[in-house]
Amino acid sequence: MTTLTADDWIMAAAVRLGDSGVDAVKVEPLAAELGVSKGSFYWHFSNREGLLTGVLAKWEALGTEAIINAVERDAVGPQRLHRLLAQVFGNPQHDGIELGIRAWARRDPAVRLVVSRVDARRVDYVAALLVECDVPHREARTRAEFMYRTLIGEFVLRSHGAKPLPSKTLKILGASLLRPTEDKAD
Amino acid sequence: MTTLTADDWIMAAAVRLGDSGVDAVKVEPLAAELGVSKGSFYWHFSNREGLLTGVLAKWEALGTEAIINAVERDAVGPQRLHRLLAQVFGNPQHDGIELGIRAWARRDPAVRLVVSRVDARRVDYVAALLVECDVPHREARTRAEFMYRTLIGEFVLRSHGAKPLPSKTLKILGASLLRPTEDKAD
DNA sequence: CCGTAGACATACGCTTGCGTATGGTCAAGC
DNA sequence: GCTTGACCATACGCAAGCGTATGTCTACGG
Repeated sequence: MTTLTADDWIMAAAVRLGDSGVDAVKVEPLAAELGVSKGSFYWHFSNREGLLTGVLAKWEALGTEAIINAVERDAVGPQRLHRLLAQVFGNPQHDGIELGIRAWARRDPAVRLVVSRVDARRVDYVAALLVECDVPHREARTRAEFMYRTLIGEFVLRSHGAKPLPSKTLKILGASLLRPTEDKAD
Repeated sequence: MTTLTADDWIMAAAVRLGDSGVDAVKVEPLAAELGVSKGSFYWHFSNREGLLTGVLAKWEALGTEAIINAVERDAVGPQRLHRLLAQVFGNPQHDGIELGIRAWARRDPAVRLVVSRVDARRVDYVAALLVECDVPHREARTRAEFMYRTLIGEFVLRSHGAKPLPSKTLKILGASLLRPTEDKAD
């Protein structure tokens, strides 16, 4: 601990990214925060872009699979969906990084590519969960896309200080996602 | 057109805010884009913050009421909800400013206050539309909050290049929002 | 002991951007 | 035709940040 690692820089950068956006991830302020000089930074990274790339890579690697694995481990069948909903809607822990990266993606095609990959992975997983519960493929996809948008919207509003969707509403959401298919009468 | 107005600066700034975030709203680049020098800027505004305040004020004033008025004018009864959904989900025109301001709000309490006001106004309106269609008050609120999150999520994903929710899905969403209340059996 | 590499500090040049000060232009209006 | 005020240009000082160059310290391995 007496000496920093690249990962220390990445995590500190992730916090700033989440709190104030990519442009706020600056080498010298970060160094000051970590109690070192920027000479240290340029030993661990070739430049600022290298740091940002590291943040993005770490987010992609750890942000999604961890939750999926936890859900797969802790529940089975329809309970997996409710577990997932409780998990992702439940703790506002990582909203910042999530939103910071998405704001970043809007102006950097390379980032957008990664974000799209992550989104696809997540929606695919939710759809697979629904299919497991006998929701037809196309319908499962539609509902997953739908649920994912609600989740992202919840991230955003929560980050503005809006009060989170109550767990009662989450249960209704889960039930609605799993409901048997019916005809779509007007 | 031979001479600029404060509004010209505000609109140019709004575009930059939408495309690249608040930190990208810089006086000198803006002046270059508008083909003038920054001497011009500091005549119209006292400083950079004044410009940003103008952008925010304009967004609050024009972003919401315009759509509500259009809906009130062009439709009645349950059709108003569908009209609103088609309107807000339909054109990705102003996603940029919307998201730019929300990213900004996450680090500026004053901005957050305005955004919260706007959010409340919008959700209130949707809830009122639902109540008009005989949805009970509490339920209407829940559904409105829910729908609004879906909308914000759609903004975000659409800004990443995801393909928009198809209009068929929007119709289902509308119907689902207006559906008669039932018991919430597990 | 001594060299070597890892982890940092210091000091520099450079650019970008803010704000200010001051000067110029041009069209009313008396 | 001379002032006045709207609108803009030019020219400064200043600070923040990036990247680089180079120096320093410390812990080993031999």
